[in-house]
Amino acid sequence: MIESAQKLSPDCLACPIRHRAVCARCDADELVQLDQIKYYRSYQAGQTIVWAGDRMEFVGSVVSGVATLTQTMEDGRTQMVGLLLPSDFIGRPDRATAAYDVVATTDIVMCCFRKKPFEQLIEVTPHIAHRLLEMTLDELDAAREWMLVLGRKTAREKIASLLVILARRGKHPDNKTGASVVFDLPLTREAMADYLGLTLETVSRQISALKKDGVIVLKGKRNVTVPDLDRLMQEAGDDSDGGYLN
Amino acid sequence: MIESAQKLSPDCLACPIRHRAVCARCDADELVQLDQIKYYRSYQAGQTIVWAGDRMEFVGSVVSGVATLTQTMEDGRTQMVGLLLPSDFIGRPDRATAAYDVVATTDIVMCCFRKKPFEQLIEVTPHIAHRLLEMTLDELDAAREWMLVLGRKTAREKIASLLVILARRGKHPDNKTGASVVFDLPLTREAMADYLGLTLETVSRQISALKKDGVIVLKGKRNVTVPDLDRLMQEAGDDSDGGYLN
DNA sequence: TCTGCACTTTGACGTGGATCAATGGAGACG
DNA sequence: CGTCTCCATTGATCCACGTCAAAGTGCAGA
Repeated sequence: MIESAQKLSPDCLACPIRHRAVCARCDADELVQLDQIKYYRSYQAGQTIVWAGDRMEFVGSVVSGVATLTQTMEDGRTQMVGLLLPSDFIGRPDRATAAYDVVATTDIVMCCFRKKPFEQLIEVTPHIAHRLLEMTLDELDAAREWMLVLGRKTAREKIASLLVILARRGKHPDNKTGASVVFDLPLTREAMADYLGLTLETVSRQISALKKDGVIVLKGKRNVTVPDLDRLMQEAGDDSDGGYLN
Repeated sequence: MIESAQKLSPDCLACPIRHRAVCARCDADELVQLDQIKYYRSYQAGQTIVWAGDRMEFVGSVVSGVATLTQTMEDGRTQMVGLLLPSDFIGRPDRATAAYDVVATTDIVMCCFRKKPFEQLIEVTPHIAHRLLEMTLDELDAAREWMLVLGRKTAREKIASLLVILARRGKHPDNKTGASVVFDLPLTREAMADYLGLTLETVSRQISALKKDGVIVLKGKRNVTVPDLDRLMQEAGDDSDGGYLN
């Protein structure tokens, strides 16, 4: 409710996620409407954005940074159920309370919409509703892909699978020589373990093993170079001819 | 393309999944439109309804029976990524080819819509689009719930979790005395294993263990009685006060 | 009723990853 | 410049579940 720390809205047309987020299909008029209910909000690495069970006051998109969706059992076992990268959508229209914890794993900027007005806007703006359906279906596909990883892959394959995702979506646009990809891990070993259904020790060991085998090169603990993405995808158990995207 | 085996459309208003399927929000006019592009189709237990990678000619709802969505790796490892019970929707608008195998595990009746006309109908019928979004979000929640099961639960908890789902959605409406629930397993041990990321031997052993401990009672191999659903949910690791359903 | 086949159960044993326990950096702060 | 703290690595051991193998069960069809 405190308005102080909010920035004034920059122009949607210059937004870095303009063509991928929930607003991707909107025309200029519709952007104006969205603009009226939007506000930016920043969170620091480690901060919890939403607590499971809490009332949701807003929905919105990740503009920059990375967040995680996690579920926790009473005894403390936790499983990450979503990895939120720029342009991903947070929140469910027509649902009052959050189903999962949302935690920023890097500093993050979100483009938020007050929930009620957003729900009303959806009703009269098929472009938004349509894009939201499309994005939800994509998330469902990603979740199902992840079910295969969790249910059937070995620890090594799991790590490789995660690295493939990060290499694909999180890669530095600047540093990319030929087939080799460089990026920073936006997650701690523990967060990776929670994503992969492993312990952090196993994550560490498998990363070391992939390093020893030359599949990846580490600079420090977070900076990863993948000299040969096809090789990594092979390690992930994915067919290297790499599926039919759309 | 063969028209012979298709039944004539019964009245939508008498449809058993009328209030849960993708048509749930439709008014009489909209039902008439849907009716014009719909046809029923039956499959026998074991039959493959759709092959992954195939062109999708239709989308549709399960009217009765059970089907599975599965993904298979090159080396043969398979993971079930969805369990389709009556009223569940199959197919993705705006996508040409199927992403997963769909297999009938019992005899099944589907209410199919030719894909193109259905896509067009969505554009002009917000009630359908809205319901489809709602159902997709529910499926996403279910998939995420399943990620927790696959990633963090023990074999015993996994079996119990599956039984809870089946007891809740698949229970005989007739036979239900007090807290006890009776139903038939619609899946083989192998299919359960594929759902749970286990081997069929482990599934068999854990079912035997749950039986020995009195958590379930088996009549034959398929008929299950759950004397105390709360007890079963406890075994599943779910909080017995059982979440906030809407 | 007999036989075959698909499914299931049960047993014995091996192993991948969990658990328990030190040790090793690297940035933050006095 | 030390030391605290957080994160990561590495090692030793354990055990839940996978693997391999052999019966057991029940329905369908002759």
